[in-house]
Amino acid sequence: MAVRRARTKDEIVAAAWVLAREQGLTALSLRELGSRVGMRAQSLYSYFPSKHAIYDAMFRQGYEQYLALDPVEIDDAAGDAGVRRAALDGAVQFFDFCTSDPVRHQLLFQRVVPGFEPSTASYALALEAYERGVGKLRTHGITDGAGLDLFTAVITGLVDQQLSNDPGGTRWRRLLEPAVDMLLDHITRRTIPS
Amino acid sequence: MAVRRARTKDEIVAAAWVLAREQGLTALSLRELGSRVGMRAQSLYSYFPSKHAIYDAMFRQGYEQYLALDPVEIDDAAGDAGVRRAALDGAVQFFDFCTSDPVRHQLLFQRVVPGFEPSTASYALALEAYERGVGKLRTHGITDGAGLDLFTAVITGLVDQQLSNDPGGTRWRRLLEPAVDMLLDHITRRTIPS
DNA sequence: GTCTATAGGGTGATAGAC
DNA sequence: GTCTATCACCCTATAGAC
Repeated sequence: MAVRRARTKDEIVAAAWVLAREQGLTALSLRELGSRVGMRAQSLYSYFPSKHAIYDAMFRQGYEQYLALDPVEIDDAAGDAGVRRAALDGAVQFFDFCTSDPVRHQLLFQRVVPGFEPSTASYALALEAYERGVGKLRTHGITDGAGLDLFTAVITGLVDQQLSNDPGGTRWRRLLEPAVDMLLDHITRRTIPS
Repeated sequence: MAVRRARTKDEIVAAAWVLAREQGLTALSLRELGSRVGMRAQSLYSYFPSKHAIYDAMFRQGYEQYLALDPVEIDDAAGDAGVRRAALDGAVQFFDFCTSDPVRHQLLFQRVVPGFEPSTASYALALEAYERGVGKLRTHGITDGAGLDLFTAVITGLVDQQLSNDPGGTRWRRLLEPAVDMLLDHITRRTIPS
């Protein structure tokens, strides 16, 4: 039955996440992974054609998890303040998604596994996630490409600093609100020239 | 002779960088590394007590390379514009340092090698590099801790986006100047409240 | 679909001869 | 300081029995 097969694949991917979090993403091994799901390593090949295919399933699942989060609401009646609020909510959601699982962050956003590149199908999900992140800004008057690039860079920068220098803390998370304010001030050019 | 020994160690570390750039940082192997310097893998243990010690030497060397760059000059007579200019110069220098060697960036700034943590001696260099990066800002009136954290986050964010999404290009490098302006505007509170 | 067996490697690390 | 030999594993992947 195809359902049973899909369930086993899910179980394998779930065990792969656990293992990757325990030993490191690049230290994942098929022997250990097989034993976690009660199989020999070789039997995993009935479910995935290669180790990279398992990484790809993890990559896909990571983006699916992000896309499954509740979309932030935007209060159109509140005008600029509504956009500002929505931008902050979206940034917080993304920040927490990233920092709550450093290994997932490594797989999804850093090129860490030698030789691994996501399949085009999985990469399409990554693009969809990006659209979700900045699309709302774009439909609310923030159309400047450089501004959007700056926005994504600032939020991911806060994530990276938090993970690298204060894992589990809030030193950079606290800066999300001033950062979003700063970005929107800048993008909408409400700054006094010197 | 101790000099000869140090030279051999340098040669090993140099070969390790080449190998890591070719195969990926986590794919580094002692056998291959040994053969690159005309040795068996086992002989490397005369120079380094473990593989992690080699990573540590690379880590140290990476920060030494950064610290060996010419310090940016600051034109005190130019006042705010001088600080602004120096901040941008420093940011560009750091950005180019990071993006010119993605593997070095991985080792120095991301936790990618399972089980590797820099020695306290090497980590002290990392702190020194941080001081170099933000110390000038601090001595020129930008003392706000959150402001400095935001500064580092934005610059590293631009680096990460450049490396992840446009390696070899300039899509995020171009944003350094507006980003530094935005940051200094924000930190020195020259923004119109909404 | 899972197994055993195996190919054809590879890994970091240690002991001891020279 | 480098070597050979070796330990004690590990690895991904394939073939073929059941």
